[in-house]
Amino acid sequence: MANPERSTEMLWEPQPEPRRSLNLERIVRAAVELADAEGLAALSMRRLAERLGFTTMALYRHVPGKAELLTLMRERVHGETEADAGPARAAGWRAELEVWARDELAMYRRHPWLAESDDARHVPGPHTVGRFERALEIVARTGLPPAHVVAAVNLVGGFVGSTARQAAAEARMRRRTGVSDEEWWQDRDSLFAHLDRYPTLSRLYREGAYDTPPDPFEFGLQRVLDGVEALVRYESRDEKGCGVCGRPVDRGPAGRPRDYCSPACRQRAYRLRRGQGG
Amino acid sequence: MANPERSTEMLWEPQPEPRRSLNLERIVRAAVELADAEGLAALSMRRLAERLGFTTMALYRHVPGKAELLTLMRERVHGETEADAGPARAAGWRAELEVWARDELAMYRRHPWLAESDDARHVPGPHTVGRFERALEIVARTGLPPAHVVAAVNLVGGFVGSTARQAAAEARMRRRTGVSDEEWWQDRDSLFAHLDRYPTLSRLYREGAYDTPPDPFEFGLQRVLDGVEALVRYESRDEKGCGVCGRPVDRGPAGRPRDYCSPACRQRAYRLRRGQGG
DNA sequence: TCCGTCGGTGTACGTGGTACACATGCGGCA
DNA sequence: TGCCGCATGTGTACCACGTACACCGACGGA
Repeated sequence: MANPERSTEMLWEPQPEPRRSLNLERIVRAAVELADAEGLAALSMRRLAERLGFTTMALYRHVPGKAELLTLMRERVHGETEADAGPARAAGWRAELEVWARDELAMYRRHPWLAESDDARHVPGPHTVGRFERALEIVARTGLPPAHVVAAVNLVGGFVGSTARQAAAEARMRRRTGVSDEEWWQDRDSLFAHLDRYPTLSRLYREGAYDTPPDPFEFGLQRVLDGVEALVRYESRDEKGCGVCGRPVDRGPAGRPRDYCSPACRQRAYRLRRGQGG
Repeated sequence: MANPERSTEMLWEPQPEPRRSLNLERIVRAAVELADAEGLAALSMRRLAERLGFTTMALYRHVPGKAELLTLMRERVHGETEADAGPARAAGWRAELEVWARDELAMYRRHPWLAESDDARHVPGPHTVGRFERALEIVARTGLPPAHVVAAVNLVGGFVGSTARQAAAEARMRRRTGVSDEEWWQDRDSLFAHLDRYPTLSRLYREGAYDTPPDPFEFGLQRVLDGVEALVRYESRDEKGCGVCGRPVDRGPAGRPRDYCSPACRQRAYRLRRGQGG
């Protein structure tokens, strides 16, 4: 259905448009507004045309089809804040990747339809690739092998997208029914009446597992980053430097591997521990 | 749209059906078959009725609507293999959770439409809750606080679902277009021609990042489990026992925390290290 | 005998994306 | 000035979807 060659062309070799009444720019902007306001399901070619004051088929003079329109919408919103985040480069890869992930989530929050639409095989535009590049850059500094850098970025990106998808579904349902997820589940007594036969679930519930649930994004992000960090440590296990100055340490012929490169560093680490220990 | 009360009733208090020509059982089974074979998009009430040899509206005598039909389909396939996996309980929570996750993925692979359909607010049936209970049981043994047990299970479950969703999208596209993801991307030269301006991406590509990419499920699962494991370790950091025998160790007044509870254990650890070391 | 209910049918409505034929107006050229 | 061709906008039409609604035959109990 979607035409990838046409998409690539429109994303990477945009034609300067004559200033006509109806043009690509206006269509894409209006489409984003409509999808932002009422969700992806409400974005139909008819409704969009109506909002712009044209007939449905007029849109097809500027856009090959709905699939390509969505591609352009995605690229548009990916470009929104790319310039603002001056990266706190000194903070280390983990903090930076955390910022990146939060930034992605913010984008999904501004445009919940993004999460509903990302099936696959979408031609990325300059801004979309730019965001990917930024994440690669950050993770590449861990020293992980190239394939793992890409896999790690995809993992984190996928996690954000998946979380956003669930959040978007919640919001969509709330708008359509006027009922929040929490309220909806609270109304399910006829279901809960059957759950006594599950001992662990019942016990955890009684112990308050559902009283103050952690934010799924924050919880999951920390776990995923911990997982990546563990990989980084594992991959660089043979080149671990001094625990204080980071310089390589001599490996003794046997026995416990040394943590520090010199007695001076060892002493410094001791003083640090004692200082904060108390 | 979906009627949760009706769903709950049909899932948990199923009425014994008279053996008529058309009944719920036959409808649900045929629906699962159709969706398995041709994807969720191909599952329409018309097509389903046609396949069963009845008119479209005949289905509505047995099912309130399509949403409820999907709920019944989900529950049906969640029950498929629940009995088979005798849990290797001795292996520890991580190995068991890994088995659980793989089992979930296998279900998604048998029924790719599952991943396409799971928006939210779905009333779970006995088998669906059963699977959840199993995971909770496993993770509860880590000793994590209740809210974290639930969050961890949701994280892993969400990861599996998200991976399955992408895999399902790939399969759907391949069926519809006859082109695999890999082939499709290989045809995107007109896109790649623009990617030189992204230094990290280019470098990683040159270094073979895309030559033998790790399986996203396997890679991600290990990272996520590492993350959960890190949390488990962190939560139980104050009750860490002797590195050899597991008994609690005295904490000295200052200095480096001790790893062993006694000189005997320390010596044993040393011998173990030397034995496998040099 | 009659009547209510259950199961199945047929038609119809409103929604969607978009193919196709047509109208309109403008720029370039003879 | 008159004409052509193209870009742009229009209108109608098709097919597929979920499902509301009116109808109809058959069967079981009073």
